[in-house]
Amino acid sequence: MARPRKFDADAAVEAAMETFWTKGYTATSTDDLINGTGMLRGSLYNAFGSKRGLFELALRRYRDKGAAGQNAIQADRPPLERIRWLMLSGVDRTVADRRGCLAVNTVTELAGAEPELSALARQCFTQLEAALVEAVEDGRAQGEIRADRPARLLARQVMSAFHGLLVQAKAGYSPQSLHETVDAVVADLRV
Amino acid sequence: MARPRKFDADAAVEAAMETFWTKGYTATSTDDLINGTGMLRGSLYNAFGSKRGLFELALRRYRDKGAAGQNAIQADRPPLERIRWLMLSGVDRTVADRRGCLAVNTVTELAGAEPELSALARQCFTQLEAALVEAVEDGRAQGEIRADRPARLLARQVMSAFHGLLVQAKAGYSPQSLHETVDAVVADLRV
DNA sequence: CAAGTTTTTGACTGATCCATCAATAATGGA
DNA sequence: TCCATTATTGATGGATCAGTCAAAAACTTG
Repeated sequence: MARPRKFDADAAVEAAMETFWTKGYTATSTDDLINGTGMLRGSLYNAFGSKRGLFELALRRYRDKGAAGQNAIQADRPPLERIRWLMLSGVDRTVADRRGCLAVNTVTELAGAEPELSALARQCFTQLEAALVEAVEDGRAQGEIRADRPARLLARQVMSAFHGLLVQAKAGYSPQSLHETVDAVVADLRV
Repeated sequence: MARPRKFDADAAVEAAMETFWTKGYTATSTDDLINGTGMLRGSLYNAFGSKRGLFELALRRYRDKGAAGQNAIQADRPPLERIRWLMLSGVDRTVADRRGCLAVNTVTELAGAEPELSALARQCFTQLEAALVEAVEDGRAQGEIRADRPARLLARQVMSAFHGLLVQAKAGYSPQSLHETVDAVVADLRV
């Protein structure tokens, strides 16, 4: 039928996601994307149309991988431990690589100029919120988590604290300080 | 002695701060700064040296104004009310203008590429944290705020929740949802 | 008024930006 | 084998980027 692609489109989107995550949307040049994906200029544009289009694919991928990651949180450990682990792992990763959360980065960078991309990033929040609501309801059923507030409200409290902690981690706060705050947030969920 | 400046340097830095706050550092062009300040290209470079230099001044100004704003929080109302008001006003402003906090935006955009600017933004956090510690200690002295945790830890909890809420606000979460979360965070401070 | 100093002015630079394009190559089906 | 279709390749494009410069202007001091 036609000449087959030499590259793996999935791998290219993944590589682009990493590049955007590291440098941010505006600061990522098409050259950066070429280096990151290993593709040539023309191929990249033939396949993805534009820098914006590729970013959109990368952000969708981040969202979908996040869903997978949040499923892993549905392990068999106690719900409070799962919530604690989610925050600790995110914080520790950010201390290590200084990249934070791609969705948070996208909202803070682009909410003003690119409402559609911001809305896509928001879907990541909605997804995380849903996973947290589920964990809170589990913990409540097990008598581990307080029942005096809607689960969704507790989930939003956790999510806002988490995202704020990622910013602190990116800003260079010490792991010790961050871990203490995580534990305090978790403690406030207890019955 | 010499030809006097036609522009007000303070006002120019202020205008640049607004522009950077609205568009972000990378996405702000020198033309944007020229339009924002009303200065001509050469004058702007003669006065401030570079885009980066002007951003640094703008960020310092943001920090120093924040200090002033946080003093206003030291009003005569009850400490819990002051903390609540701080969060509500920040959240409402962000719902209205979609700009969030310049320090948070700077950290998420530039922590990887510009550690010095990120460190400057972190000073804004340190300052806010100090104001919160003071409010928490006040509230504790008045028997309003729990005493089972270090004031600094409670302050960091509030700050992380606050910054996370600013991200949610920028992402388009409803004022109602945001206000509920603010109230829950405040409630968790009570004895 | 003249000398000395700094600012203003806007044209100019080279680099980099995102994107396009024509030519070539590689495949499957007729 | 030849055609239709799609991908690769890398040169090229105009726009915009941050930053510079020389000339003219506006002030103070002597």
